Parts: sequence; C-alpha cells; structure tokens
Amino acid sequence: MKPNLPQIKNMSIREQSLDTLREAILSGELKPGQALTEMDLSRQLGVSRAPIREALRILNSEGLVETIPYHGTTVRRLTRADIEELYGMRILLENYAMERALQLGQPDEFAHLRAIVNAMVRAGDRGDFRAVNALDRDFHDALMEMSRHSLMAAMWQMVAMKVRQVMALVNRRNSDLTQIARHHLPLLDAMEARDQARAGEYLRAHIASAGDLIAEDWLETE
Amino acid sequence: MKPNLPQIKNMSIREQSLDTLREAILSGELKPGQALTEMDLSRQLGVSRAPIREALRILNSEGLVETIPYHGTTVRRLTRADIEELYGMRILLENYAMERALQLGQPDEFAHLRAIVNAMVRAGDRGDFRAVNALDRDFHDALMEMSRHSLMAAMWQMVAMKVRQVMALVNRRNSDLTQIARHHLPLLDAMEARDQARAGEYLRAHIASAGDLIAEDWLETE
DNA sequence: ACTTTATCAATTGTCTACAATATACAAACT
DNA sequence: AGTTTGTATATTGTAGACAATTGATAAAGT
Repeated sequence: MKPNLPQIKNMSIREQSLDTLREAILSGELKPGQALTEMDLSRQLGVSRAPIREALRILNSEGLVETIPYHGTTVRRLTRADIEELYGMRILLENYAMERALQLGQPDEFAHLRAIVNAMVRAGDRGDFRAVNALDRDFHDALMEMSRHSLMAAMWQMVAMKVRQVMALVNRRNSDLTQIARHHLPLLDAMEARDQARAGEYLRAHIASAGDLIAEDWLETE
Repeated sequence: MKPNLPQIKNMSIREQSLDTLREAILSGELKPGQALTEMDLSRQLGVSRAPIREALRILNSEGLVETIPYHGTTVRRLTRADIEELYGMRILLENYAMERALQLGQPDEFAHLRAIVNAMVRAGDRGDFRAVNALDRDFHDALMEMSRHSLMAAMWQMVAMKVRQVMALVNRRNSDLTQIARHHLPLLDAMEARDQARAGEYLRAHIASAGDLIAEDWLETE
C-alpha cells in the first residue's frame, strides 16, 4: 500500500520566478550591473509583473539585487572589499559551526562527510570541475547541518549564495581544484579525532586560501 | 543661502507599510502567532493589497513572519531554542566586531562609546527603562559601525531586530537594567586599553547573562 | 552662452478585479 | 457510525490598467 508516487509540487509563480532569477544570478548568467526591468522579466518568463516584483523584493533583501525607486533594479555589484568580507564571514561562521559539529555531530554524519570528501577527491583527480564544486558545497552544507543551529544555517545560506556567485564570476585555474579538494582530507581527519584546534587551523587555511585565490584575480568590473 | 529646510521624504507605500509592520512586530504590538490577513492590513493602513504583499514578502525573508500558501501570514513564533541560538549568534558576531573595532576604531569613536555608556548608566540610575534600552542598542550599533564590515553589519541588523522583539515580549525586572547598564563600564575600559582578551570576556559575560535572564522566564506561548 | 522651464519616454508604484487554492463543514454513500 | 465526496467561504495568487516619478532632451527666456 505504498505506491510511492512523486509529490506534485505546486509552486507559485512568484517562487518559480524567484528561483529562476536567483539561479541566474548565482550562476553568473545575470552579471553584476545587469539591469532587470520588470516588464522585460515578465515578458521573458511569460507572467505578469506582480509576482516578478515580489521576487525582486526578496532578492533585494537577500542582497543580490539593488533597486532605485522609479529607476530600476540591477544585479548588485561586487567590490573586492565585498569579497574579502565574504570570506572573513565564512571563516567566522564555519569555524563556529565546526566547533558545534564536533560536539553535536552523530557518527553517521561524520561518515557522510567522509563519503563526500572521498567523492570530491576522486572528482578532482579526474578533473571534473562541476562535481568538485557541488561536493564542496555539500560538504559545507552538511557541516552546517551538523551544527544544529538554524539561525546560523540561515546566515550561512546567505553567505554560501554569494560565494557561489563569486565562484561563478571568476575564472579559476582548474589546477586549484584538485588542491582544494585535497584540503578537506586533513580537515576531516582532525575533526574525526575531535581535535578542534587543529581542525580550526585547517578550516581557516582552507577558506582563506580559497578567498585569496579569488580576491587575487578579481577585476573590479566598473 | 542655507535655509535648512527639512527633507521631504517620499517613501513608497510599500516602505511605509514595511516600517509600520516591522515596528509593530519588534515592539511586541503584533504578537507571535498573530494572523496577518492582507485584506485586514490593507484596510487598516488604508492602502491596497499590492504594497502590503511586497512588505510581507520582505518581512518573511527577514524571518519575522511566516507565510503558508493560500492560508495566510502569521508573526513568527519564538521558541526557547530560538532565543538561545539568538544570543549565541550575538556573542559570535559581537566578539568578532569588537576585535575588529579595537584595530580599526578611531579615537572619536571610542569617545562616542564612552558618551553612550555614561548616558546609559545615568539613565539606569534614574530608572529610565526606555532610555537604557535605546542607549544599549546605540552602543552595540556603534560597535558594529567601528568594525567596518558591512556584511556583518547586515547580519547584525537581523540579530538585533530579533533581540529587540524578544526584549519587548519578555517582562523584565527593572532591577536587571541598572546592572546591565553597568556591565558596559568594565567592557569599555578593557576596550580602551586595547585588551582584546579581557574585553571579549566581559562582552561574552554581558551578552550571555542578558540571554540567560530572558531564556529563564521565557514562556513558550503555544 | 547660460539658465530655467516644459515636454517626453521609460520605468516603477499602486489599485482593482478576477482566478486558484485550502480549510471546514455538510451531505451522501456504504 | 464512519468514510468519502461535494460545496461554501475565506484567503492568497495573478493579471492588467492606470498613476506617479525620474532623467533626458528640447524649448524658451535672459
């Protein structure tokens, strides 16, 4: 008596528009500075302006777009300072999350982390750019999950979004990727040994190096 | 040639509605669980539903209200766990802000902090409940300003909002207030001496004690 | 030439009407 | 009696029309 039919999700047009626009921004398809005219968007997505407007208000409060009254909405520009702040915040949040995860994480969750890291290293070795990125996100999301702190998870969500956007906008050398994948190995080792200090060191180094690599070749697009 | 006329602010109805509703929630006038019907709100504020809806979408992404599709919007309920997380996050953010403020703060900013604290202690001595709260907020906002970190300031904004809401909902013993005012004295002393470790201790103790006082007599209103 | 004012086009802001959905409750069926 | 099905009502979701505002450009005045 369990046919296991797939849930039919009835997403409102607002939410579909929101997801579409956010995805376009985070993937770099919509570039910083790009003008988002409500009428254009509504025509492109084949809907009226009302749900588009509500989606834009949400994107605005997420900090992804900027609206000037009676003038228009644009994708928010990112300065080098923004990126430095972003990675500083990442270290702060993730380090805290890691400390809590060491105390509150369950054995199966550590095993899950291990599985992610293994897959990430394999993906890095075969040069699968997209897979490494996806698994890296999985790893850090899982870490947040383990920390059992919904408020921080919400804030992490914001930070992770912008990190994704930055990563999409910068053209990374693929050689960095296998290295970044391998960074997770000693980090996870230290975590499994419940060595908070050492794990913190690796985490900070990992994030900071990723941030520096990006800030380095960030061209102010102004 | 400077008549110094007051700026006429042309705030959109959406923003006025947003400010009004947010203020009502943060001041405790609109209580957690309270239903916010779009039609009612639009009638009460004398505007149409469109700007109300946009305001509600923003409040939703700020985490102040919750919307269930086709069912309605309500003021978000606060559990005891929420409050504990809130004060945990406050310690994390403010401690980081303080560290940065010690490095980046200007002399006049430290003087400003001192002025705030002096006024706060005086207000506490004469039992001026509202003034202590306002000055306490000023102090922590000024600290954020000094840390020169706009992303953290944005996150602080979220945390500070919810702190304000919680403070409005709990019935505090006024005796606590003068004590809380005086907590700022040794903290600021340590900061002026650039003693990061000691300032961090006072800060954590200050916030944690405030959080505990509140979590203590938090009645789950469910 | 320069300043000021008028006009225009583009865009967002707001309103009203209508459609879609969810919940509760009544009615029909077994 | 209990379960299912239909219906009513309240509420949110969406659409399209109109109003308000801005910035640029042209016209008028000095």
